[in-house]
Amino acid sequence: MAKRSYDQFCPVSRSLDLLGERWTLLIVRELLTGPQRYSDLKRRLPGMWSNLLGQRLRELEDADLVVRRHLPPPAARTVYELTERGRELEGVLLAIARFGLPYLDAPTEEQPLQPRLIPGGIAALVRTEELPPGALTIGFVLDEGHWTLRIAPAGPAGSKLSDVERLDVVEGLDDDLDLNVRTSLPVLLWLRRGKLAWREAEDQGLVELGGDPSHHGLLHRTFSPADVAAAA
Amino acid sequence: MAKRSYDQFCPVSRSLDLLGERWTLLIVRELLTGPQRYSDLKRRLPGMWSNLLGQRLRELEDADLVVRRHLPPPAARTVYELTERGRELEGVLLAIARFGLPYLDAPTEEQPLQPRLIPGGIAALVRTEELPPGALTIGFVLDEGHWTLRIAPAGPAGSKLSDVERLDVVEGLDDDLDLNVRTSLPVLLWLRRGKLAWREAEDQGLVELGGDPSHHGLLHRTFSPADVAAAA
DNA sequence: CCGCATCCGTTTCGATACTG
DNA sequence: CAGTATCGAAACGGATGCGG
Repeated sequence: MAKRSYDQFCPVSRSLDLLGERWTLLIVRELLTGPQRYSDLKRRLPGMWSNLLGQRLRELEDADLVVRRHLPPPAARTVYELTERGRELEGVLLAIARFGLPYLDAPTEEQPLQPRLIPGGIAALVRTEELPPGALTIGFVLDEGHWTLRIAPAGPAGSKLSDVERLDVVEGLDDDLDLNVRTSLPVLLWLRRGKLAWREAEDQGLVELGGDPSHHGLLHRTFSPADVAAAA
Repeated sequence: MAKRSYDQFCPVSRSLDLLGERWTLLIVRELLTGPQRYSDLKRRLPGMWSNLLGQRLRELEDADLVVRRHLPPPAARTVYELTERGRELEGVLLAIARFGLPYLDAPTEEQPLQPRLIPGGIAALVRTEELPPGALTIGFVLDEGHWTLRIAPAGPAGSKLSDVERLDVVEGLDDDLDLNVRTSLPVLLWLRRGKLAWREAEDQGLVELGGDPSHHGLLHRTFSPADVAAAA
């Protein structure tokens, strides 16, 4: 019994043959934060049932996107991690996350904000078109925790880094921050979506900026819709 | 009966709630080339049955990604086209297409090369990291037809264009080409994947380059794997 | 002919239970 | 902890039908 396929000579069809089944890309999302055990994945994907998780993991293994690794005793456990090919999916997830941002409003009781998903969310929020070519680190002091956005230099002329390669979000605050922002993730989301103006947010104390004031404009543009940034 | 949802506060989950069902992204792929009639879509998505197509189109309409437009008589027909929000999916499709390229080998009888999918394929093949900031037009004289890749200038410092915005592939050959390439799409695919070296391909007459010879190195790097390009 | 809607067998998914 | 087995429900594949 062959797996069903779109059966077209097209890179999109082929990708979707591998990734298009339900839950598959969410497993990849989880594994992008590092190797995970079966039970970790199960816990982090509520609504996904054990039998499906097992099946999907096997499919991802068959596609050489995930490997099952047995850790040596005494830590005797099995973990799943992305292969090099699997890590190439980061660009796909980033694009999907960017598209999905406008559909997010505020977390609720049923859909709480999950701290482990915040790094990916922050990376998706960045309008990289506005970034200068140099390196930059921005600290986020959110109600939900502390993260640092590390922006790598764009690269030597003639070979630039992609967005995925430039953006890295890690937990905690680096020592040598160029900028820091105190706010909450929903506020950041509203600013990025243009539902809230930076000026207003700062006046109301919803955001507080630190670091080199000459960079504040950059931050405003980076976390605003394109049209708002262009008008300002 | 509510649609099933991953029910998480996450931009990826939310996107997949809208786009994750079977066939949905392939419909978007088709609509990215312009408005289509119901029967056009049906013909271009073999294996997708009428009932599902109708259902998906309604879902896409509900999500405000597609609009149904009635053309005035005498051309009385209904066409489906992407909304502005829907066109934002181009970045998602580009990322997915890039990921899928390594899984493509050569067209077969059952999976023939579809000319209308070539523009998207060419755009996905470009390693944009290698592109210079200026404008560039490259003509492709393929066995399968003629296309022009128009690369827009990267944009004024401080507000760069994204890959999606820079790359445009149109049918036919522009008059003022900076470069032109005569080859076939499978050869281009092999070059990009590193299964074939440019040097070898040129020696064997599989590729023929025209235009400013000083740009040929750029073309070699742009359509090669990153490691091969770096070594050269 | 175009734009769907209806019907039905098959596959996949959701949910619970069970095993090494 | 790391999965597999089972079974009803939902989604999908495939074909046909019908009004404009």
